[in-house]
Amino acid sequence: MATIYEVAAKAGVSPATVSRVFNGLPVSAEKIDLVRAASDELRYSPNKTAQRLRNQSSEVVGLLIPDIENPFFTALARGVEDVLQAAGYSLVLCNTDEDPDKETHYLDIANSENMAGVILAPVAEDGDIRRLTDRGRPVVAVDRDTGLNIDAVMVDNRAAGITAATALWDAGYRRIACIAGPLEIETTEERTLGWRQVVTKHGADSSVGYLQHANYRVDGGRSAMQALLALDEPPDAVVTTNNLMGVGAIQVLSEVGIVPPEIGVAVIGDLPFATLSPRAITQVHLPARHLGTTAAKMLLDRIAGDNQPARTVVLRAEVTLGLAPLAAS
Amino acid sequence: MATIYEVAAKAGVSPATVSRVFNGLPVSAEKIDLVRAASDELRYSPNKTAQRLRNQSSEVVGLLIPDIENPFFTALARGVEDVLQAAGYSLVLCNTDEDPDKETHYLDIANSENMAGVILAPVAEDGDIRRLTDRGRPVVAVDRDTGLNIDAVMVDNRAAGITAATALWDAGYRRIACIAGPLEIETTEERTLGWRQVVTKHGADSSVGYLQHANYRVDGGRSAMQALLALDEPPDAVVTTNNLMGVGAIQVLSEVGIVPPEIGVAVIGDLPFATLSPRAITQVHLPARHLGTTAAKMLLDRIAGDNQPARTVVLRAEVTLGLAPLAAS
DNA sequence: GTGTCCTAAGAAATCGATTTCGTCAAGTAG
DNA sequence: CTACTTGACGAAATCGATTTCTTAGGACAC
Repeated sequence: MATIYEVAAKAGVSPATVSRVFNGLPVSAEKIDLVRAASDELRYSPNKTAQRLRNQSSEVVGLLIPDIENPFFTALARGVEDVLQAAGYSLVLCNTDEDPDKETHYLDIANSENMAGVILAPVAEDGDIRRLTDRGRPVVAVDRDTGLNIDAVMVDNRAAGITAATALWDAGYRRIACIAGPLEIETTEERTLGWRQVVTKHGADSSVGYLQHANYRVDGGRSAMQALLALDEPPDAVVTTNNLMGVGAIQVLSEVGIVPPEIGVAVIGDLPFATLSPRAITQVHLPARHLGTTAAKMLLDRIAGDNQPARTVVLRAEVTLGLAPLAAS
Repeated sequence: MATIYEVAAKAGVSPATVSRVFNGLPVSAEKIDLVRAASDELRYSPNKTAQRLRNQSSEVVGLLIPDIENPFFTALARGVEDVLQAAGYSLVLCNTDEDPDKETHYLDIANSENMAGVILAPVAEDGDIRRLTDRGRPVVAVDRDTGLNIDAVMVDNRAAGITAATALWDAGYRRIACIAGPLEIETTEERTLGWRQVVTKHGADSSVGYLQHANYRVDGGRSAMQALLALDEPPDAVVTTNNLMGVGAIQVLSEVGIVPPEIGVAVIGDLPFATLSPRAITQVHLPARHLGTTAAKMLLDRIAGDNQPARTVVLRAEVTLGLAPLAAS
C-alpha cells in the first residue's frame, strides 16, 4: 500500500499538500493535477488507522445485540446497516449473548477502538455505558431501556401485549394463556403486563397456571406450551411474548395435532420463517428494521454534533389478525 | 483515557518501560509494581488504534456474508464469532447483499482498516481478493469457492443434493421435483446436479418442468412451488436447494392444504424456525456453525504464521429423514 | 518604491503506542 | 584488577495521516 509520502515524492510536493488535496483544502489547480496523477498511479488510498489515530475518531459504529441468531435482531441489524452504509460508515456487530461481562468487554473495545458511536440493546441496566459517554462518544439504546439519560428507541411493549390479548379475546377465545420470557428482560415483562391487563379487565381468571415463564428461545416456548396443555383445563388461546417462544409453542401444537384456529395463537414478534400458513396466527409485528434505521439515524445526528437533550422514540407494533375459531366454544 | 505517557510520568519511568510491562518483556520487579499501580489508578488501557498503526495489524477480522437475515449465515457467523471471541479477536460483520460492488467496497475497508484477516462467502469469482492476499493478509473462503488458491471451507453440495433426492426416492416418492436457486450461485447448482443425478439414474423424467429456478429467498420458493402445483401432472415430492426456498414451498403447501407426508419435501438446509412439526420433512442439515468455526480456526492459524499450501476442507451434510408417504401411490 | 495583506505550500509537531539503539551498572572470567 | 558480557531501561525513531506554524511570493494601496 502506497503511503502519503510516496505520493508526495512522486508528485514532487509535500505530504501536507497531498493531504490538502484529499481533504478539499485550497491547493493550486496545477498541484492538484500532479497529486491526482501520482495517487492514481500508485493506487493510493489513505490509511484509516493513521487517520483514526490523528483524528481521534473513526467511521465505525458498534452494534451490540444479545442474539445474532434471532431474526428480530438480525432485522434490526439490517436496518442499522442500511443507514450506516449509505452514510459511509461501517458496522461492527457484537453478540453479547445476554451476558453482562461480554457486554462490558465489547464496550471497552468500542472505547479503545475509537469507534464513532455505539448502538446497544442493553443486557444489564447498570452497564458501563458511562465510559463511552464520558468521552463524548454517542450511545443510542435500542429495544431495551437503560437507566441513563441517553437517546433511546423503543417499542410500546405494553400496547403490544394489550393488542395481542385483545385480538384473541375479540376473536372469541376466553381462556387466554401467556408464555412470558425470563423476569429480567423488561420487554417481555411489559408485554406480559399488557396481556394481564386485558385478561383481568374481562374478569377472566389468570391465576391458574395460565402464565408461564420460560427462557426466551424456541425450547422455552416448547416446554411452556407443553405445560399449558397438561393443565386440567387447558387454555383455548395463548399469547407468546416473543417470536422464538411463539415458534416453539406452535411446533408443539402441530405435533399434537391442534392447529390454529382450533386454538388461538398470538405471537408478539414476526415469524419470517413460519412454515405453516401464517394466516391462522395473529402476529403483532414489531418494527425491528425500523427500530434499527431510527437508532442509526439518531446516532449519526449525534456524531454530527447534535447536542439536544436525550430523546426517547417509541414505535408502535402493528397487528395482523389471525382467523377466528371455527365454532363457538 | 489515560495514555502511556501519563502512566509513565506517574510511575516515574519511561514510556518504553510501561510498554515492556504490558507486553511481558523483562523489567525489574520493582518497576513492574510501580507501573501496575500507576496504570490501575489511571485505569489505563492501551489505545488500539495506536497499536494497530505501529504493529501494522489489528485483532479484528472481517466476515463478509451475502445475507445477514438468512439463518444459515447467522449460524455460520455465530460459529466464527465463538472462535474469534475466545482468541481475543473481534468480528466486523459485513452484509454484501449478493452485490459485487459492496463486496469490493468491504474488501477495501478490510485493507485500509488493517484487519488481521477476512472470512468471505464470495459473491463474484473474480473479486478483488488479491489486494488482501498480496499484502499478506490471510483470506479464507467459506461456503462458496473462489477461483484463487486460498484456504476454503465448503460443503459437499453434490452429495447433499443426492442425499435429499435419494431420501425421497427411498421413501417411495417417484415424481420428484427440484426448486433450484439462481444459476449464478454455485452451491445451489451443485445441489441441483445431485438431484438430477438421482432422478436420471432411476430413469425418471426430469424434463417436464420439474426443475424450477427461483430466487434464493422465501418468495422464490413460494412462486416455484405454485408453478409446480399448476403442472398437468404435479410432482409428488420436491427438493429445495436452500432453506429459505424450502420455507416458501412449505408455506404454499400448507395454504392449499397439502401437508407432508402427503407430499414429500426435502429441504437442503436447516429450518430452525419451522412452525410445523419438522418430523414430516426431510432435512439435509448443512453444518453452518461448523463451517464458521472451521474457517475461523484456519484463519487464526494463518494469522499465527502458518504457511503451508492452501487447504480446502469439505464438510458433509447430515440428513434427518422425514416420514414416508401414508399409502403407496 | 515600499509597506501591508493574503494565499499557497513546505517544515515540523502531533496522535499513542512499539522497538531499536545506546548507556550504564553489575557480574563474571582471566 | 582489568576486560568483557549481560541485563535493565531511557532516548529517540517509527507507523501514516492531519494540522499548525512559518515562509515565500504576489497583489494592492499609498
